[in-house]
Amino acid sequence: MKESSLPVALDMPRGGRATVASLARRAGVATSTVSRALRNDPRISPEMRERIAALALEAGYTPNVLARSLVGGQSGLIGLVLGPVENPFYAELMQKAVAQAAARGWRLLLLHAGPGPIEDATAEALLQYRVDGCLITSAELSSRAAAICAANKVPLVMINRVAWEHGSAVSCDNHAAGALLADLLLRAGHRRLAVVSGNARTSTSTERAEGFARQVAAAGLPPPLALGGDNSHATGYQVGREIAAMSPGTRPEAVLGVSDILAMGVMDALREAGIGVPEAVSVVGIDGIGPARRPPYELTTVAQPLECMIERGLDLLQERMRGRPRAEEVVLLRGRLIRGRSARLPAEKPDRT
Amino acid sequence: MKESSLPVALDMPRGGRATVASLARRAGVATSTVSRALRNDPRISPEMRERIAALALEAGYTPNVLARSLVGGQSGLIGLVLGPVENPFYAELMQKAVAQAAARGWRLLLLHAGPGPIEDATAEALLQYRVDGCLITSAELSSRAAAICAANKVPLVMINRVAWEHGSAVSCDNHAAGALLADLLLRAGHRRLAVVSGNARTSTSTERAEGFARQVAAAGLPPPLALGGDNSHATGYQVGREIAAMSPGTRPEAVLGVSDILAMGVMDALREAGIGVPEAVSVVGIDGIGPARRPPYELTTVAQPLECMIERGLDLLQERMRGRPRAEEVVLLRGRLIRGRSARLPAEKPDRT
DNA sequence: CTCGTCTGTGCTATCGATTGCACGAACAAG
DNA sequence: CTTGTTCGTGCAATCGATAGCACAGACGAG
Repeated sequence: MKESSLPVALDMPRGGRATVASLARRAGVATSTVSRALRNDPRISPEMRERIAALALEAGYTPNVLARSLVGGQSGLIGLVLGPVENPFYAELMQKAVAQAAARGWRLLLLHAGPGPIEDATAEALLQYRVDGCLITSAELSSRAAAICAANKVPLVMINRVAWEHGSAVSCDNHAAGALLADLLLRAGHRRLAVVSGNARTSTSTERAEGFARQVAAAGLPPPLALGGDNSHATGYQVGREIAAMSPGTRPEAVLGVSDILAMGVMDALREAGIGVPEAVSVVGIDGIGPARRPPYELTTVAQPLECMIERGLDLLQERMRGRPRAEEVVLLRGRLIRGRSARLPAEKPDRT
Repeated sequence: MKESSLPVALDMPRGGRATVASLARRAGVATSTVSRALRNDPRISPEMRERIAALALEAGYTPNVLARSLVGGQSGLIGLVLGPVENPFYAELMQKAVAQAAARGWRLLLLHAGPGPIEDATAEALLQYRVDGCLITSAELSSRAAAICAANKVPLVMINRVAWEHGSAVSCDNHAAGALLADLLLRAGHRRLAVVSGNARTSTSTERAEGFARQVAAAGLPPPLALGGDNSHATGYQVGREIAAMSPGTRPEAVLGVSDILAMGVMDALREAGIGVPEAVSVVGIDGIGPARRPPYELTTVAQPLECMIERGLDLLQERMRGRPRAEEVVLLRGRLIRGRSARLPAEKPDRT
């Protein structure tokens, strides 16, 4: 009664939360025993294990992962650097990333979401929280974050981006996607083509446009009209108005928006100007985002295999976390064509080889 | 040469990352001195501080926040439980939350994003990582997470939701928003009204519908037609088709989608059916999401003051983290009317009092 | 009856950083 | 010259959990 008045209350550590130590005192055993019992160490007798489990449950014990990380060397955290979520693609990516990471027992530390480069202070957080790995999908200039990761040996995987210098990457085969769409449009008889690009510094945008252009060139046609410059609905819309303003004789007959969001902007502008899509102009995109599949658009597009991309990305991270210093790799996954109603296309292939 | 062969290499701790200890050894001082120097403790002499800072920079030292949290009792982490990001509202919310949290020196632990309730294992992570607080915006059934937070005294704030039992909340004045729109539509001469609701278990949806209905009742009109039941574009679209199928004489003249995403679905269906919006039917929404303001929609809506909501939410968290056991509170912020082109409305108020 | 061999637990160092307290030196006042 | 400050550092405990090693008892074999 001198030093401790409330035996139970004082049994609780600072935060009010039970700890291995408080449980150990209650059970009259050592902390190591508690720790082992809770981790189902076979060396602990079943009775003891049960007793401690019951005590833990009663006390509402939750292990402190921070403390565990300190000794274990693994935080269980994955850093996530996300692009501008105005583009539903990133939102969808995030949703799937959270779910898949959780399924593997990882938590996501959300470091950046939005346009523009990641701030230095934010990139520092990657190191401060000792993330086990990092997923980067941000559009541009995240080379900064990438460099920091590389310099500190944080496993790094870029999704939907190809690495500039460091790290592995998982991406859709953008070149092939562009080529596939060009091929379809050409087979449908379109001759005057246009490409609306996003940010010229992103591999995603340039590769798609390039794949498209190369296929057009292969058909012996003049290069497609190049428009755009920013990956947003607004840009697509503006480009759409420009196209609408052209005379029907010079106007492109088919337009590729290198991302669905661009294509949607183009469609909106064209239709607003009274130009029928797909009657007057065919519009196609790439990404396969949800809104583009819905009624007013029903965009013909090449959908990225998002679920697989994330799965492969996490695989790559895991390999590196386990310390296998394989060469960095770039994984390309093939996209899947979705035939919507935004373009006049040749009939489905007979599929008779 | 006996025990340590590579003095510099062995100076590096396990992870290869510099620590206060490794820096202390290099500088020939105690770890406490290093710690204090790096935290700009005035007791350390300027020369020493400078010397250690230089050493830290050279070694690429980054403090281990996990270790710091252990003694400090604060993790610097905020848990974020997010609703279905198919609704751009949540994506926008997340983007602003990341930015504002970062500005206050907090990082976000992304625990759940998507439809459906949060899993128990996920909610546990809130405790395991010792988050300093939690932001919940998930649509439904996160009472589980809320209960866990409450039981463990984790400060909790719900955004865009009103607390069921525990925690504080920041929300738009949904009732007023519904009433405001009803008033406008009535003043424009609309008489047959309809409401498309979201999930009936979310306060957001019911309050908006109720505010709308009450205003309609106050005008002595029969209650608005109640439709919907799920907060998605698909539901809005389906409802839109039902409305389109009604005869022009019985069809509602104006429709409130309790969220923009619902309203967009309604618009899409109506227009597809050849029913002009706003010529034949006025459509209004609530939320103020980006896509709804763009060309094909230009929805008339009441925008939530998202930036402010998050700011207030973080304020509330901060107060509680600082340990001021004020009563839990609900903060209601007034929304802002955005006049789009999706509804026939009375002319702007002369504003002459 | 004694000597291994297991089994089940306890003791203690450790992870990286922070912090209360002690300690030595320099220096001013008496 | 002694005493009392002030200043700058070091020592060691602490946060919560884990793991290597030691150790006590039970038990079968010789």
